[in-house]
Amino acid sequence: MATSRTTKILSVKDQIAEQLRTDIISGAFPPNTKLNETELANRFGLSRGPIRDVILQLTKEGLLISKNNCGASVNSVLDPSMQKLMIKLRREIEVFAIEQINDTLSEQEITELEAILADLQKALDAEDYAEVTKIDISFHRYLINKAGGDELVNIWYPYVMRMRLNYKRISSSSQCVDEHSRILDALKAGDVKLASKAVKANIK
Amino acid sequence: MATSRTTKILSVKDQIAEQLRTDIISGAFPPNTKLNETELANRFGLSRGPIRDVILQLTKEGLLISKNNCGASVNSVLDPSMQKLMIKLRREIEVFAIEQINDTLSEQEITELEAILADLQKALDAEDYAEVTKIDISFHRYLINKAGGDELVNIWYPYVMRMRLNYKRISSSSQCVDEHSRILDALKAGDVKLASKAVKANIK
DNA sequence: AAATAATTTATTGTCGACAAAAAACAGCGT
DNA sequence: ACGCTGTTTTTTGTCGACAATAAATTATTT
Repeated sequence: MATSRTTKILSVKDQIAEQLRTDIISGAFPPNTKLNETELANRFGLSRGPIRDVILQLTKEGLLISKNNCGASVNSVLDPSMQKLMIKLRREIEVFAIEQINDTLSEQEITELEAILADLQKALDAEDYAEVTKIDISFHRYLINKAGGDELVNIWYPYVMRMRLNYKRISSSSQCVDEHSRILDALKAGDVKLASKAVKANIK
Repeated sequence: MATSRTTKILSVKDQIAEQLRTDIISGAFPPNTKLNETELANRFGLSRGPIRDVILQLTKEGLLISKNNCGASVNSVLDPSMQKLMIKLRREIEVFAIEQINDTLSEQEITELEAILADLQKALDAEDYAEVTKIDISFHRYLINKAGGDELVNIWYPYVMRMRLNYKRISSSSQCVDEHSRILDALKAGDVKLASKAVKANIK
């Protein structure tokens, strides 16, 4: 049969988390916005239980900040020194991933990565920048996951979220796809050094 | 009035999390142990709600691993390459903290850090190694928190937990306190270079 | 008897209601 | 008018019950 695209099944909580992340990163929920559990429960048509779970999760990811008995609100930007640290750490994780992957990418995997980049180009053409951000992240996540599984994704993700929260810059169209292409090309060529350089150039 | 020791108020969930972390790190819950929500709820005398929150939290910290509809179990050790990465990243965070702190420690803060080291010595003398681990961590956390607040503690903590999970070595009595004393002494002297070196030597 | 299918049991996910805490408000005195 | 105090309202934390899913057991067929 024809190779069908992997459709990922997401739990209810994951879908809500995804939606809230988008709201926050897109700026629909600016920093210091207080999240009301009941309100969110109504919005998604379920009870407060799952909502609370998601809030806890996003808090651990650094997008929200919550105090006991006082609810959660959208976190604000980091001061420059912390920002620098986060970039440095994220770069190290991604370079580590590149080194782990080295020459282990299968044809199948390369095809999937290329499909992601094609989607990225489409989103850029449509000027759907929230979608661009999501796809951008999914490209990196694919590599991180390949290298270190959920374990590595879990420690990597908070850095990405915090960086996105800090400056929601919209990378210029051509540059964005190019940067990722360079990473993939270097990986295909088995050039770890070049791939690492390309990754570092993309994380900023 | 006399300077009274800061007694920290912990939420119910934080106390349970603390207890479970101890259970896991001490080896009472070996890797792959499945955690039963109802069982835990009974043990702590409360309902499943708060327990679920704690499980989610420890999952984000990397101590537990949970699958949808299948519950959570204690995570297993990392492969060596990931282990090396984690050590490297944790060192960078702690060196960053040292650099941030530089000469900003107040008399009060130095006193508190010395009190922590005194407690550490006491726990070592009592051969209460679970307590030793906790105090060891609290020393580091104090510095991390001073440098970057909860924000930094949140990204730092998972590394500590994972490292503790990997090798539950019991540092030899004298060495443990000495290593931390060296860090504190260097900080008191305002010698960032030396303090960084001491921190790196302690993280392994 | 072994393997598969159906049934039962156990465990997690979700919900609505209540308790406790915080925030908002009103009343009082200075 | 301002600040404090007590009350009301809102919001979060907790609970027990039910629904849905996974695991275990029993029954059935080959």
